[in-house]
Amino acid sequence: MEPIHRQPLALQVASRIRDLIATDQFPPGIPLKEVNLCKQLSVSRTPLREALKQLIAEGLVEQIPYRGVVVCNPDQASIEQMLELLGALEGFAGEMACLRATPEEIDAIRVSTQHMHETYEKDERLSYYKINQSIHRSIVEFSKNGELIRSHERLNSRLYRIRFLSNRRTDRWHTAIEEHDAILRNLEQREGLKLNKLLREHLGHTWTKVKDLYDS
Amino acid sequence: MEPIHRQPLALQVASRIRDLIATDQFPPGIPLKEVNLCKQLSVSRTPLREALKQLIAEGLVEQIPYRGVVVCNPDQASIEQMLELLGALEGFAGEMACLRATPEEIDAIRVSTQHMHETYEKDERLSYYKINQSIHRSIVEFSKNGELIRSHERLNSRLYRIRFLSNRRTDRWHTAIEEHDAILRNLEQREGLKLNKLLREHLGHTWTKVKDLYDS
DNA sequence: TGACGCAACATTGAATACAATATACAAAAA
DNA sequence: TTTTTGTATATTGTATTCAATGTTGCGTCA
Repeated sequence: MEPIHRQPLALQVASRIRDLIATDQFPPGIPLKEVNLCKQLSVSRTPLREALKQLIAEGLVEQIPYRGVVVCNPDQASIEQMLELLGALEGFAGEMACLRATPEEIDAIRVSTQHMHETYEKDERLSYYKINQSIHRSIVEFSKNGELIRSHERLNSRLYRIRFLSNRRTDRWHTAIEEHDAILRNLEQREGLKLNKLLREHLGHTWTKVKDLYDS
Repeated sequence: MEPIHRQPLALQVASRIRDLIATDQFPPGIPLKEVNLCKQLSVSRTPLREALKQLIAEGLVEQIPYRGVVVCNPDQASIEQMLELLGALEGFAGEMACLRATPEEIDAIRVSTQHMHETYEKDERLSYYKINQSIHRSIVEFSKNGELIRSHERLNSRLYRIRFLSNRRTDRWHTAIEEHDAILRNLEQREGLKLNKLLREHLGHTWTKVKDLYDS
C-alpha cells in the first residue's frame, strides 16, 4: 500500500518560499528577515532557518553571516552560464531519451507539441509557457536518469522567474515553435546527436531572448 | 579588495561530516543520531541540524521524518546514473574548455599528466588518485562556467568515496593512463567534440571498475 | 563643520527547553 | 505460545531564550 508521505515544516516552508521567489513576490535583492517571515508564515525561527539553509544550498538565495539572506539577483553572466548548463543537461537528456524513450512517451510529446501550436495560434502565452516547460521536462524524464532529472529540475526552477518574464515580453515565438517541431522530428527518428545539438541551440536562443529583456 | 570569508558553525559542521562520509568513517546505512554527533563535534543541535539540511539537499544523506538521517547507500543503478551524469558534465566542460582554456592552463594539465605517469610507475595509488581528480577538476574549471563547476563539484563529492574504493582495488590502471594521454592531446588541439566523447567514455570505464568492485 | 567614538537597537547565531512521534519491551489476553 | 496492547524510552520536530555581531544615530571634540 502507498505509504503516507509526511512533510516536515521546514520542507513545506522551503517550497512556499521557492514559489514566492519564482512568482516574483520576493523579487531579487530584498532581504529575507527571519522574524518577519516567521510572522507571515506562522512558524517559528528554527524550521524557517532550516528551510533557508536548503534554499541557500539550491542557490536561490545567498547568505552573508550576521547580515541575513537575500534573494539572489543573478547578473547577465550568471544567467548565461546557467542557461548554457541547462542546454548541456537537456541536450544530453535528449540524446539519452532517443535511446530510452518508449514509443508511447514520444507520442505524448507529439500531442503536447500539437497543443503548443494551438496556444500559439490563440496567443495564450501562459498556456504556451506551461506546455513548453512540460515538454522540456518530459524529454529530460525520458532519459531515465534520476540524477539528471533532479539536477535539471533544480537548475530550471532557479531560471523559472527569468524565463517567465522574458517569455511575457518577447515578440518572436515562431522560431521557438519551429525548433520544437524539429525537436519532435529528431526524437521520433531517434537522432540522438542531432537532438542534443538542437536542444543546446534552443536554450541558446532563450539566452538571446533573456538578453533582450535585460538590454531593453 | 578580497572580503573576509566567515564560516558559520553550520558550514564547518557540514564540511566535517562530508569528509567523514567521504573517507568511509561514516559508512552508508548508519544513522546519524543528532545528540551523539553533538557530543562528538561539540556543537549544539541547531547548527548540526542546519548542517544536515545541507547534506540532505546535496543528496549525501537522506532523511525520514521522525526517524533521523542516514548516510545514503546508493545502489548500482544510482551510481551508474551519477557516473553517466558526471560524464555528461565533464564532457561538456571539456568541450567548453577547448574554446576557453588559456595556453598556460593547458600547460598545467600537461605537467599534471606527467606527474600522474610518475605516480603510476611508482605505484603510488593515493597520489595517483589525487592527481587524477585534480586534472578532471581543472578541466571543468577551464570551462569558465561557474554553475557547471559547482554542479560537477557536488556530484563528484558524492562519488568520492565509491571511486576511491574502486581505485584502491582495481588492478588495471593502464587504460586510464592511456586515456589521459588522449585527453591531453585533444585538449591541446582544441578538439572539443572529440574531447567530449573521450571524457564521457572515460567515465564509462570508471563505471565498469566500480561494477567490478560491487560484483566481487 | 566634519570625523570619531560610544551607545542603543536590530538582526542573526547558537543553545536549551518542550512537544510530537516512533520504537522496544513487557504484560495480559486469546 | 502467540498476538495484541499499553507504557517507557529514545529520537526527532518545533518553540523559545540567550549570546554575539552588525548597524545606526547622536553627541562630543578637534
